[in-house]
Order: sequence, then C-alpha cells, then structure tokens
Amino acid sequence: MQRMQKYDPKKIEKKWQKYWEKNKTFEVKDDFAHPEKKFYALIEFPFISGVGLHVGHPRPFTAMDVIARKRRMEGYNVLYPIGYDSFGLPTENFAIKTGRPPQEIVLENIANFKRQLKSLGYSFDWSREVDTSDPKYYKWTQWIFLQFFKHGLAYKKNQPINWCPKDKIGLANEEVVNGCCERCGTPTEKRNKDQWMLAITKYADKLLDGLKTVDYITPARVQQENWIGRSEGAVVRFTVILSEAKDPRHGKRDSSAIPQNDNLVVEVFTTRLDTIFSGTFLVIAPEHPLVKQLTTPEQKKTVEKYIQETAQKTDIERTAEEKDKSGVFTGSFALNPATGDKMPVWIADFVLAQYGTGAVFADAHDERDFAMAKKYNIPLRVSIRPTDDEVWQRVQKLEECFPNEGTLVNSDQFDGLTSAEAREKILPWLEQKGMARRKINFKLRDWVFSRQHYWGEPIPLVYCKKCAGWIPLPESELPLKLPEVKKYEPTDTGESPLSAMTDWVNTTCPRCGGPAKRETDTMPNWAGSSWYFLRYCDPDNDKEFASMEKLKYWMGPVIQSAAPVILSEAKDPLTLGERDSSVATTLSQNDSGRGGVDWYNGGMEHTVLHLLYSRFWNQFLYDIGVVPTREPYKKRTSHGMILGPDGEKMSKSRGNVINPDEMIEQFGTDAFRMYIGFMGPFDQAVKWDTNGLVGVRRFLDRVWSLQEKVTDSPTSLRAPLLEERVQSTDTNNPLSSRRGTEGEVSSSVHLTSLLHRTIHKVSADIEGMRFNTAIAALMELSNEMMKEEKISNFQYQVLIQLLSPFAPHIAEELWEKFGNGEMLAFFAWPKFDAELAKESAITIVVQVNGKVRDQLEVPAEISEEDIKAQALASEKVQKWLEGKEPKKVIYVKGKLVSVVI
RNA sequence: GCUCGGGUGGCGGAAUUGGUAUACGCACAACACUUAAAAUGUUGCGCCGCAAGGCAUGCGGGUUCGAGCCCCGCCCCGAGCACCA
Repeated sequence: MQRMQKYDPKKIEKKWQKYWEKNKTFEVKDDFAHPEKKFYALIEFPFISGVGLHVGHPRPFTAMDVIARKRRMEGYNVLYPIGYDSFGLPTENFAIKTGRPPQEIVLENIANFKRQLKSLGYSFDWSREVDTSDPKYYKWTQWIFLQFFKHGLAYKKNQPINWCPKDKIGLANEEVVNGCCERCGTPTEKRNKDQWMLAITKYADKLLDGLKTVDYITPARVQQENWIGRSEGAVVRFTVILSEAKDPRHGKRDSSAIPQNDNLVVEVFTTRLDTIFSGTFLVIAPEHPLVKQLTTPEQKKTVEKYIQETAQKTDIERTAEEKDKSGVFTGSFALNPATGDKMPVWIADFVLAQYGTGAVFADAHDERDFAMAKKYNIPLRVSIRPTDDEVWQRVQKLEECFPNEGTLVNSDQFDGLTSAEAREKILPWLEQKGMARRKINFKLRDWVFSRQHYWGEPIPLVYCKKCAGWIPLPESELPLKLPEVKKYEPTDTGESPLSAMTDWVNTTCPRCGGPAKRETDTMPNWAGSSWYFLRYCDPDNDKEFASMEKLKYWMGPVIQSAAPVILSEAKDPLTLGERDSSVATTLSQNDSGRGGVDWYNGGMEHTVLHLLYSRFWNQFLYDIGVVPTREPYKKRTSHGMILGPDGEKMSKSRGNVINPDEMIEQFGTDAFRMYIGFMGPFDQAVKWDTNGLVGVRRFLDRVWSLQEKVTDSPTSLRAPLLEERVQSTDTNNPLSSRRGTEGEVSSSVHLTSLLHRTIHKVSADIEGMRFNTAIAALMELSNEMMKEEKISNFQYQVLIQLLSPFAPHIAEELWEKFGNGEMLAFFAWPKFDAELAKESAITIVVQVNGKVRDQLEVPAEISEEDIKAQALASEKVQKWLEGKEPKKVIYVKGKLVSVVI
C-alpha cells in the first residue's frame, strides 16, 4: 500500500468548496419534487455590518447545516437559503462617518459575509440570496405595506413616542429595554410626533391562539404570551361628582341612586372585580385625558407641579423608585358603583397611561394602593378574607396588605363567596346597572412603524391637500426607490434627511394629479426581515412577492417530523392506528392554513420582536389570501450564546472576540464546525476554548489515519436514485442492514453492534440538536476502530457518512478516495438495524441493598431465573448475604439484579 | 418580585428519563518512539484509604430494593418580564 498522505484541510476544503460552487451542488433542482418529503430549513439571515461574521453566527448556521445535510442524505428535497438584512443603523452610521453612499457599503459588506460563509462550507442554495435593501426586494416590502394601508391596519397618529436622543430615532415599545434604547443604551425620552403605526393589536388574539398550533421551544412561546399579555377582567365606570356641595347624595350609601347618564365618568380596567367593595379611592395616570377636568381650582397648582415633575423623568427614573408611591389629590370625588361611597380621585405616576384605561380603583388588596393610602392617610376598607386566621388578624387591623384571593366580607349580598365566584356574580350585577362590562385587555400595543432615517424602505404614500389625506402610490410604480442624498444624518427636529430633498418630496397626487408631498419617514429595520422567508421560496419573481404554488410547496402543511412519536402517540382518533402517506394528504385537505417553514432556528433575543412581527405579517398576508399558511414557522428552536474565553459576552472593548477566519486558518473548517457542535449543549451559553478545537482536530486526524486499517477492496456501492431514497423504507439501499455485512472482514461482532448503535444515536441526536453527544458517539466509534487490527471498507464508509454533516469536506474527500463515483452529500444516510445493534453478551450489575457488589457477563438472552440464580451464587454476593435468606430479588431486564436483605 | 432554564471532577460536559454517576473532549502525569523537542501512540486520572471498603451530583429532609433524575423546604448562578390594575 502506498504511503498515506497527511490530512491537509486547507487543500481539500478549498477543493470541495470550489466543486460545490461550480456544480451548484446545493441548489434546489425542483421546486415541486415529491411534496411529502420536502424540508425547509431556516436560519436568521445576518444583519450586515462592516465587522463581518463573528464567532456567534456559525453556531446556528452550522447546526441547521448539519440537519439540512442529513435530511438531504435521507432523500429530502431541502431548501436551506441565505440572505442579508442590510437596512439599518450600522450601515447608516458608517455612511455618515465616511460620507459614502450606504448602497456601496452594503455591497462590500455582503461580499465579505459571503466569502466567510462560503469558507464555512455551508450547503446554502446560493441562487436564492435576498438582500433587504435591494430595490427588487423592497419593492415587495413596500407592496405589503400598501396592503396594510389599504386594509386600514396602517395609520398615522400623533402620540408620545419613545425617542432616542443619540440615534435621533423613534422607537417601538419593544425596542426600549429598561427605559433605554435597545441599540445604543441611551435613556429614552417621550416626544410627540406623527408616526405611522401598524395595528398589531388587532391581531393580539390570533397571535396568541396561533401559538397553540406551533412547535416552539417553551421559553419562546412563554415570552410571546407574556408580551401579548392577555388578561380577562372588566371595565367599571366611576361617576365623578364635580363639586361636593352640589352633590345631594353626599354621605349616602345607596348605590341605586347613581344616575345612568352622568357625562363625566372615569373608566377603570380591573381583573379583580371581587375587590370592588373595598375600593376607597381612584388613581389616574398623570397623562390621563380627564386630568384637567378633574382638577379643582384649589388643587390646580399642586397637580400641575406634580405632572411637570413626572414628565421630566425618564422611564427608568419613574420605575426606579419602586416603593415610594408619590401622588397628588385632584380635589374631585367619584362614586363607587358597588357601595355608593364617594372616593377621592388621585393622580399618581405608578398608574400607566398606556395600559388598560390609564386609571385604577384603589383598595386595601393591592400592595401599591395600600402603600399609597398609608402614605397619604387615605381610608382603607377590607373586603377579602384570607384563610389563615393569623394573617386575617393583621389584615383586619390594616397592618398588612392581602393581595391574594380569598373569601368576600363587607360586600353585601356577595359575602361568603370566593373571589372567583364573586367576580362572576358581581359583573352581571354591575352590568345591569350599566356600570361595568366584560373586557379582555392586552399589554401589546400598536407598532410604531416609521423611522426618521435615510437608510430604510421609503414609505410609498403621498400626502395630498386636495384629497385631504394620504394617498397610496399605484402598485405599478413600485419600487419607490431611495433617492441619493448628500447627507445621511438624521436631523434634530426629528425629520428624515429625505425631507431636504425637495425634488423628491414634491410630487403629484396619483389620485387627483394635483401637487402632493411624499412621506419622508422610512420603515424600521424589522420590515424587511418580517417576510424574507417567503421571498426565499421564489426570489426572482417580479410579478408577485412569491408565487402561491411555490409557497404552497415549501411552506406546505406536510408534517415530516423527525420524531414521528408525536403523531403516533397522539390520542387523536384520526391519526391513531394508521400512519401512512395518506395522513399528510388528509391534513393538507382538511386543515387549510396549516404549515410554515419546517424548522426555524434563531437567537433568543429575537423571540419577542422579530418572531412576533413576522408572525403578524404572515397572519395578515394569510387573511388577505396571498400566503397559504396561517403561521410562518412550524418549529422554532434557539441556540445559546458563545461567550469569550473569559466567560463574558464577546465585545471589542473587552478584547475577547474570537475571529472565525483565524480559527479556520489554523485548524480547518471541518474542525471548526465540529468544535462548534461539540463545545456544549446547543441551547446553552458556552465559553469559547481553543483547546477544545485542538481535540476535534485530533479526532479528524485519527479518522483520516483510519483509512490505513481498511484492507478489503471497496464494495462498489451504487448511489440510490433520488426516487429510491424518497421511499425510505427501502429494501434497495445498499448500505441498509444486513446487505452491508457481506463486505466485512475480520471485525468483531462487537464493532458491528457499536456501529449500528452509533448510527442510531447520531441520527437521533442530530434531530434533537444534541450535536455534542452525536460527536462524542462518533469519537467512541473511531476509538473502537483504532483498537482493531483491520476494519472493513463498509464500516469505514459508515463512519464517514455519519461524520459528513459535521465535517463535509474531509468526508467527501475520503468518500471519493474510496472509489465512490457519487457525491456523498446525496448518498443515502446509513440505516440502523436493531438486530445487528444487539450485543450477544451483556453486563448485569448485582446490587445488594442498593449497592453495587458484583458484575456478571452473561448471554443477552438469559432467562430471569438463570440470572437470579447466578447472581445469588456469586461469591461477592454470598459474602454480603452472610448466610441470610434474601427478602426480595428484583430483576430489571438487561440491566441489574437487586438483592434485598 | 414573577416566569423559564441551570448547579455533576482541575475545566467543557455525559447519564437511554428511577437502574453500574463522571461517557466524550481538554488539562495533567508516566511510559514508548526520538540525539532532542514537537507530533503521535499506550496507560493512568472524583475524594479518603496499603487494602477491604467508605464518601461524593449546591444545602437539609422525604419516597423507594435503588434518587443526579421524583416529592417538600432552602441557597446560589443565568435568561426574560417587571408599578400591567
């Protein structure tokens, strides 16, 4: 045998990357092939900046690449696309700094990203790249916006918005983190501005309900639920007594006397209607619209001062002083519709203007209200009794606040009811009097959709004075391209730099032909990323954003779950019993709107914003009939962060940034990819450790050197045709089950068994994203092979096949070396054979009183009686028995015998 | 404060979900090869103990023949939400 060449990753990796590029290996060949076995794998496309890929990107990209590659070998028609999110602040800031057009910068940055991505050997379909700042792409982003506008879901509103004084940009609530700008960390202020809004709140229920139909990892689902924040309760009306002197009912306790059509009413949202009888005062937000009307002349000065003070505070300051419940009395009173008592109306900034009705009724059963009442000596009344008598003693004396549910007291006819019962009875009672109505409230607020920046999609609307409103551009005029400007800076007045472009701004109204002005705000960064997964299905279409046929195919409802367990174990009578291909067909017919991207992996940081926004867009597009599925993604998983070697988040300022280019240069792409998978559990944060990379590189060297142990001639394996792989239950797969064993030489039964157990483990672990244990299993297999004198061609090739999703270059090279004409990337994934995986001899552990005392090597088929007898006969066990009779002997099949004395 | 995760050797981490705790890798040590080093290979490697054996999965209890895993009560770390009525 000629001397083996050394493993040289640089040479072979470049070779295969060139080959894949030249042959367009991973481009989808047929958009409609065997729909029951298609797979759409999606990663979050990178947000473009000048720094290029950091080491965090390869984690999700490699993970999905491994899954995509395995699925291809299993015969799936796989779509694994890539694109670039290129509108946004990093590029704009760079343009401002250098004075160069962002369009140019984007092209350079994309070229760099692309070079890096290619060097990582990803099996992307490079023919489907999308770029959100390309007019061919944003034409359709604008088109979708027009549909929102035409359906009344995009509207302009003057309202206080979150303003970042550094970025000079209006922010959606979702983009404000702890009162600071999400991007730059500057505390945000409130500013009043006309803003385009998208009515995402109209979809609150649908967005919540949709979560029940998708397979998201729990934290992602829970975060979405919390963000939408649905709560059931009631809106209660509190009639205001403008002047105490004029009110004849003063001091009376007769709720029936409350007039029905009093025109000054404070509405309050509550989830605790059971506490209504303890309501002794009202508190409204400083921004409440009725503040002026409610403030009496005597209180005017104090109230104005308080409001001014709170307006000056930033959101962090307002929430920082958590415990101190400052407030001010308006001078007015309102009537409690349940008790008829008069309640002073206060203003306090712990009440949020944006939530509920911006007003609360305050009582002894809420910590904040309780604290405020104590501070200002406002009378309190207890109406909920806890079960614990000791607590009740203290609560009655008003020494302690009891905010939980209990039994009603001091509540007239409702005394004795539980909180839950009381809510159901009190609501109709108040409803009848016209003082309350059922209400479901959401935390979710409408989405501020305009930005005062240059580098974003222009909003395709003009304002026409004559038509008295905003007029959409005809769809035929899209895309409305960004004009070239000289300066990219946002202005202090909060206007976009586009507003200085008078040529561009002044236009004619598409409706009346008269003079009109263009909207100069642009769309937020989230716009382009809210629908890119749809464009991948049909990226070059210039008639529509994607054809329905292609969307139906790629986003289709077919559930090809990696774990068919879910379907087969379902109690659903429809699926019980028979699980054949007709199930999929049945689903697609009966369950319209079902489906989505098969598997979407992305960062936890996007589970609220991006995921919610894109679900909203997709649901809207479904409702207007242009996409086939209600939800955009069937399955969502998330990766943990990669931390610097010091265990801290990687950042330039800390100097702990790892550059993937350098790692690849030093260890090779395959080793880098393997280390990314091996470094730790996929969903958890892990520290970077270059030593670990050394370990996987050693493993690859060993796999390479194992070829010397292969002595028999290659079993010329014919690649199964695509059709053969699609029918995966084949008898035709040359590598499946026993057929492969013909090629075996001297190897032990043990190795064959291990080989099959490894096939099983690696297959299951890849689907479960347990890449670390999959790789550990491959290492174990190769360690066993190292111990053998010789291994068979067949065994070696199975190892290479299992390795190939992780380390595709070395695998393809070895595959070629061993005389296989076909691409390994499309060769059949090895088949697991349960029979061959069985070991002939097994180790049974013998425990005495729960402690391991002996181990027995026995034939796998040993009977229960035999093994029990053998265990009791064991010398070591006898020693522990000390002549006594065992009380009980337990046998766990194939595992252990437990002797109890 | 609330909601999710998590706590296992010197380190990253395994453990088929109640059945041999510490797989795999790193680091370390000894040996082989080498003039030497690197690389590679072999062996060892939780703690105490000469051994028999004992003790170990954040802490304290419990259930069980048997608990890293289940139950009760705490402590610590990470992520998200946070005056949401």
